[in-house]
Amino acid sequence: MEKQINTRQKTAIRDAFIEADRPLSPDEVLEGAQRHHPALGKATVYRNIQSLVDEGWLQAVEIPGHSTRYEVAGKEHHHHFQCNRCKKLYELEGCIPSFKPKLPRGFRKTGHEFFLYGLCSQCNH
Amino acid sequence: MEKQINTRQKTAIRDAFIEADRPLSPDEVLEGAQRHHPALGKATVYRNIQSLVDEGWLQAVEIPGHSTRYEVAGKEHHHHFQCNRCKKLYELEGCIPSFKPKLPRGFRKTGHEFFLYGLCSQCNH
DNA sequence: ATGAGAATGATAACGCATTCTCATCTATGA
DNA sequence: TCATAGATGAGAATGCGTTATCATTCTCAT
Repeated sequence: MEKQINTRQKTAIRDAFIEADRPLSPDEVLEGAQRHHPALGKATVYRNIQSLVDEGWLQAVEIPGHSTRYEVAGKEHHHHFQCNRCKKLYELEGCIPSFKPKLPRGFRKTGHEFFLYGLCSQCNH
Repeated sequence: MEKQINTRQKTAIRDAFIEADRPLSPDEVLEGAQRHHPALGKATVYRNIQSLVDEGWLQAVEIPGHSTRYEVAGKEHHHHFQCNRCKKLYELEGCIPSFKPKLPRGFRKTGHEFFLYGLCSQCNH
């Protein structure tokens, strides 16, 4: 038999990402996808996240001090905002216009990451 | 008896930071401090890092995808460069002049972090 | 409907960074 | 010099995120 590409569980996991519209941790995926498929197990979440990364539908987002989150791949270059209170990660539009940091002699830059911190709309009132 | 503030081990650990002049992981501290005090154990490294953080001499630096590093506290606002190959973290001078990212409605910004990636002088040739 | 292959879910196991345990060593005041 | 509280070092133990195991369930071509 061929590899199954659309089980109920995998669909529930994809829907969780689409509905959240922000990068999710495996636990957040579990919580979100269980609203569609309550019996979902965390091993299946990890397996399907890996599968979706392999397919190119998801990509990993590493952030300081917390475990890896995953977001739908293929978006334009962007950065992230993390809420200090609820720790949820959000996508930000755009990037720094033209930033030329002074590098030590002999260093070569290949990329950058940028994070904003603060309070999200739910936690800021 | 009072708390001992200057054991051979703690001095070796402080010296490791001063000599490296960049943020260090506990393992890097162990390696660097063992050049001064070969019998140094890793538990002592962890204990003294914590002690130096409590004293305000060190501060934690969290970075994406790697364990926490520590740097000498009290420096001016700055950011970091991580080498893609050797994974060493370096300090960069200065910051982004004036960056006003577009935040979603209701969000409030309290801080930011910035990371450059590339190759350090030892790995770039 | 059947059966082979694939996916699932519960749980055990893993890797890793970090912390704890405890016997030993060290530094300082008496 | 001695006594004592603190610090150390080796290794065990912990916590957490992730992966492996394996019996069961599901899917789909026949």
